[in-house]
Amino acid sequence: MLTAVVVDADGLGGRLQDLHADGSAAGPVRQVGDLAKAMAEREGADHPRWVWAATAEIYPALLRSGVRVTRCHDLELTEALLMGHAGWWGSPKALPAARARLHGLPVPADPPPRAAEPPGYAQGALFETAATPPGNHGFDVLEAVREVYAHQLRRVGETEHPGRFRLLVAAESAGALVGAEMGHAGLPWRADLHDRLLRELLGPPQPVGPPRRLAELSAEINAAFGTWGLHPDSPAEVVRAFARSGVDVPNTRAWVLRHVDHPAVKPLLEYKELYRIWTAHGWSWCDAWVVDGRFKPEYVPGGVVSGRWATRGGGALQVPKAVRRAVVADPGWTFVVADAGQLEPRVLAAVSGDRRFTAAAAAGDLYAALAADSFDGDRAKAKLALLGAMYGQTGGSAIPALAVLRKSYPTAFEFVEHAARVGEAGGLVRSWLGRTCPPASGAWRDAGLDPPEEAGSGEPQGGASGRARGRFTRNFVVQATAAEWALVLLATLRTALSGERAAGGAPPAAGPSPSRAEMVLFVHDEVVVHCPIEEAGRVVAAVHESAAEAGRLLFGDTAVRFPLDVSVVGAYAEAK
DNA sequence: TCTGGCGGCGCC
DNA sequence: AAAGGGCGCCGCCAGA
Repeated sequence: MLTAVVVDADGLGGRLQDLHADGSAAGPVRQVGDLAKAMAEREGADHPRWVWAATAEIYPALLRSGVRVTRCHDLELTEALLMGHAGWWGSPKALPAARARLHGLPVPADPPPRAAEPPGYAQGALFETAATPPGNHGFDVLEAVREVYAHQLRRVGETEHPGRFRLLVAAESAGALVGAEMGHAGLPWRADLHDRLLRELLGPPQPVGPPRRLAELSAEINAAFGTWGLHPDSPAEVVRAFARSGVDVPNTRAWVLRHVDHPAVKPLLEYKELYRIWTAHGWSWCDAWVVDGRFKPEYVPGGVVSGRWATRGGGALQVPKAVRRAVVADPGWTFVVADAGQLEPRVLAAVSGDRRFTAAAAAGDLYAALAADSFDGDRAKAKLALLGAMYGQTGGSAIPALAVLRKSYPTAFEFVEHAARVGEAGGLVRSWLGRTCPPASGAWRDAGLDPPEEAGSGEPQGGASGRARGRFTRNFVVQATAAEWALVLLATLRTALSGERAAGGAPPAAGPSPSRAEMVLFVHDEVVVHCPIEEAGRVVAAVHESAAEAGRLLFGDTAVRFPLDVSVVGAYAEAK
């Protein structure tokens, strides 16, 4: 069953209406004063698929009210996918313009940014702008939800591969649910351990200025240069100081300095590392982001053009390894950390269909299999070649290895080469399930609404920018498909874990209680589940099954395997 | 004084 | 050991 839902301006009440499969009304509109309560009752009855404007706007408040939903259809995320597929890409705030164009209405000159929209029902602009004829004050948002849903269904059916695109839409919506739930749960974070390791690395915090260790290193650096008052965090000053010492460096990047023979290098490198931890993940970070033993970032599913997640604030996807020692499971609980090994080359094998490459991707160590097959057993060389092919390396030591790759696996090689050529010519490329890369020349207005030809709607680009775009599209077809695999894994795992939660209620006498396992971190190809220790075995099995299921759902009966490295650890830093 | 661009580095 | 693709975050720095 489908149920459309909209939130009232007060953020408490709302309206519900059951829909037929085609999006048409299947029952009366029900106005309720307590939307969370009404939805909870409905969830308890039959788990409808909720059709709503945007998970990110609606679901966090429901979670705070203790309401979890099983399924949804996220209109905003789906709209973005469909626009991309039609050769028309824009940021979420350009959606009003897109919808207006689709309906032949005037395009708003400057769509208001999200932050400027009224709280409570922030997606109003999307639907009202798009579907309200000018001057129509009786406009009904619920009606727009129905219409947009029906319109999206039709357009999904008209995509290149409707079956795949349906999976993409379902996974994107499920991913949005996971993102909200993960942000709600938070990552267990021991502020006391974080403080202890900061003191070990940096010395005690000072009321004003940097901690002791940074001050010491700064003094060492100044002594080495014979300067006084040089700021090590100012690249310009450091470059000048090296020049005065007779050393010419183009910049102060760590890998450049590492090759420089000068007494300032060693303390500089240590300074950079510690300075980063102090500014980005130090005490003030902890004060801002860790509350009641949980690090709560805001995840943005689909926030990256390739379909990867982004975060707003907190840097949850870039937590330095050094501070992960503070991520410790609750007493009696543990982490199940699952990491998809060699995901991107495996994805390349599956999407290209290269038979010989697929045979290598059926192995547990793809690089080793590749090396045995074509690189005289040189695993490092095989890895180098593969990364070079996927990322568009053009020079350096990888060239001979790339030639071997081209010769032995022509179909896989041609797959990424083709993506690069299309990109360089200003065209668009798609992931396996149909996510489309943004157009070559930035602005959405360039693309218009005309259905694009197979190979693109942008301007061909020459020179360096064209080659840069070729590297982007070359990588996009792999990275975006890898993101899809991970998203499907997440959705499948979510169902498995909540199934245990729901089904675990009938134990005899003192049997196990319902599962309380929860996903608490997702970083591109790695997922972390926090669960009671006695459930770890079941969670490990569920993760492996979900990975296998993700491979089947995307690629059918391919021989490519997608193995996971799984560890059960009390502290995140112990994983792998 | 504020702001956008950029250098630099963390993660995948 | 980086490269090369994708990000977010911090501080610097030049220009308004």
